[in-house]
Amino acid sequence: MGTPESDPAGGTPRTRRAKRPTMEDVAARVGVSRALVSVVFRDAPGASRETREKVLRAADELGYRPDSAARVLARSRSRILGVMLTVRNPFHADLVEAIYPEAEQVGYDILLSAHAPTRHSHKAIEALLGHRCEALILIGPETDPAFLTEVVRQVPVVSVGRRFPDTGVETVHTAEAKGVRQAVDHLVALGHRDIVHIDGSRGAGSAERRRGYRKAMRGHGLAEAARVLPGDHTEESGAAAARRLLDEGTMPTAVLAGNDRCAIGFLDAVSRAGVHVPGDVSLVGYDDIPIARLSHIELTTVRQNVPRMAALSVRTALNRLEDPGRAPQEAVLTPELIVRGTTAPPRTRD
Amino acid sequence: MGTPESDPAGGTPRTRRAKRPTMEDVAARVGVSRALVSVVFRDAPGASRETREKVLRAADELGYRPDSAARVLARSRSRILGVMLTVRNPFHADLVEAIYPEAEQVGYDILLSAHAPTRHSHKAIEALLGHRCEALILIGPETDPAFLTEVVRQVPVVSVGRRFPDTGVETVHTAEAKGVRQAVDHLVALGHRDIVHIDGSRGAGSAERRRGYRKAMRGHGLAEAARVLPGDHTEESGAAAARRLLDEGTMPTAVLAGNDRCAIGFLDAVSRAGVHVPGDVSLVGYDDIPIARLSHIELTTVRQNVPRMAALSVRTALNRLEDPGRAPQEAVLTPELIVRGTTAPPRTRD
DNA sequence: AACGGAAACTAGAGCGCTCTACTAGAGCGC
DNA sequence: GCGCTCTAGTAGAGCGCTCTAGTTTCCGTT
Repeated sequence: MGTPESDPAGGTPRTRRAKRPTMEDVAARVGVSRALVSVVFRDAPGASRETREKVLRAADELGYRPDSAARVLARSRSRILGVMLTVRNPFHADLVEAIYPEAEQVGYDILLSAHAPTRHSHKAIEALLGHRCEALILIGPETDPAFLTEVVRQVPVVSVGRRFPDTGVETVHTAEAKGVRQAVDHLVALGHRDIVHIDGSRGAGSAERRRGYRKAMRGHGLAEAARVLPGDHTEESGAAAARRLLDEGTMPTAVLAGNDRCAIGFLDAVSRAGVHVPGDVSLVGYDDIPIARLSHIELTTVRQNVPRMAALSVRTALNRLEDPGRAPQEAVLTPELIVRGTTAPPRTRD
Repeated sequence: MGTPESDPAGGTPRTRRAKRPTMEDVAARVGVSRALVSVVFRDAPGASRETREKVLRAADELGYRPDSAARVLARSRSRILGVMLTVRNPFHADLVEAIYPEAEQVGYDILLSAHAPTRHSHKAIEALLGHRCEALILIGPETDPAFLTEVVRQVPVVSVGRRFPDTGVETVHTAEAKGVRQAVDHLVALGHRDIVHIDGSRGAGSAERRRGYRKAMRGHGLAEAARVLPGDHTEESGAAAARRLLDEGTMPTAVLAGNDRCAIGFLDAVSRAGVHVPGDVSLVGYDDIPIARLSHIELTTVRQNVPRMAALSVRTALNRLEDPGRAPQEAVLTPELIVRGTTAPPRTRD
């Protein structure tokens, strides 16, 4: 017959992968019940120190690893948080990185699902739902509100950076208007009056940034000077805006970009045209993505509080889970202007 | 008592989320067995057209969605491919986007796991293993080979962009040396002789790129002229290299960056210093990330065949799954030089 | 009318866990 | 010696699905 013990390690050496060991195998090896092994792996009370060690050792020898699928199925709660992101977006990447430790701290696993040109956000969300996520955190979702309304019926949904009024979706976002106001105040304090805003069109937060810009300009008696250029949240649109201003000869003394990527596109395009930042034109971005900090960019920008956004997203989801009856929350974070090297007083024209 | 039917929709309206419906519920509603509903959802033969429609309709009305955990548990094969990526890396994002449709085509689901400063790659891999992935695709993994050797015992592993000799890990990567040679040939053909390479240090593929560069220079009788500057695969290192060349007054006529991000950092730093690309110095990147194509960058670069890499990663994993006995494969793809706007003949010095 | 066979459908045993309810035995006060 | 509590451990019923091995139905044949 052969000893059962010799099986997992040896098996048919490399031709057939050994069947993965289960709790049963670990239990048999130690000579205890399966339930006790479960206790040990869940770190639940009810096993002696000695037993714990024996079980853990046996598991290690066998190469045992708990099966998430079985675990999720057996548990009433999955302890999984689903996170949807646009995989290309560096700001999203920042958030995801911050969400991982946050979730771990409260004992939740994270399941990632990518939204991409090749993968509709509906599909990304369905996948998360199929995996029994207890709650969803959607980063800057460009999703149909009607669809979200459906999803909210099944599971708490937190949207980061974009509001979905009257859908039951919880929101964590930055006080965009406040950030823009700080930027405009800073530019005006430096002496700028001709400040152009490159719009973010349908990008997360851009409607509020646009409104905030207009309001801030008005606040400084600069309503007449306010100018909004079409654009979006990509480098390309910043470059396009730069070219347009260059071609039309209507370059202002300062530009407030829709986000950092847009700002960087702008910066690049004007630099190559021999226009200096901040000598000829000052520039402010939005988000403070890692690249903005780089020595050769040194972008003055409005920082969103990423660690706090991550923490709040997780918290909000959990709160809703604990109290499903409560009204959807909207957490608004205060942004912070980070002054770096792309802003300076305007060149005096004489 | 109450009719069971009124439960799912109504329940306790908003205070308590309705328990999610199961196959049993759908079966009961249609008046068939659970097994038949399973058949319909698996798209397996054995159900009449009429029944399929009824089942699908009932499922829709109930808001039924198959439970992945239960499905995975019940199935002998999970039909899940685990993908590890560095969430910040745009090249990784490209690959992931290409992998999704590829996996879908062969009936596999994708599970993403992020490697990040806050999350060790071991942890990312463990998570995938716990979810019973049939095979792993690791994108540019910076993982300990000894650890991977262990993992390979349990499941096929495909590494994209980085080789792990003698570990049993399958590899899909680009013929780096070939790409670099094309770049050098191009520059030499333009008349360049003073071509500097900014190194990628431990980044995926950089050792081969460095060797390829030296060899290509030698091939043109330029062994003496070969110069390798320290760097890595970030914008910052490109900018640092630029500053160094600027400061030392040793700016060559052409630069071959370790990758596109590095090239962009270089481009930005020299542009701001008033040095023109390609007028004063030509520049070639590597990867052809989306940003390289932008109108204001127009980076000449070596394109890695992303769609093909994605397809091959999936294929290689499946092949190994079908024939676990075969030796680990190494798929080498041919890169392609994309000539854009950052290369030109050197300025004639007179 | 009886038969054969394909198509449509069902029963029920798992998959690998968790969790509730239970038992055994040790320690302890009176 | 009795009941009591506490800790360590076990039994076994699910969780929601898949899949094998049937069973039933409904044809067209002869």
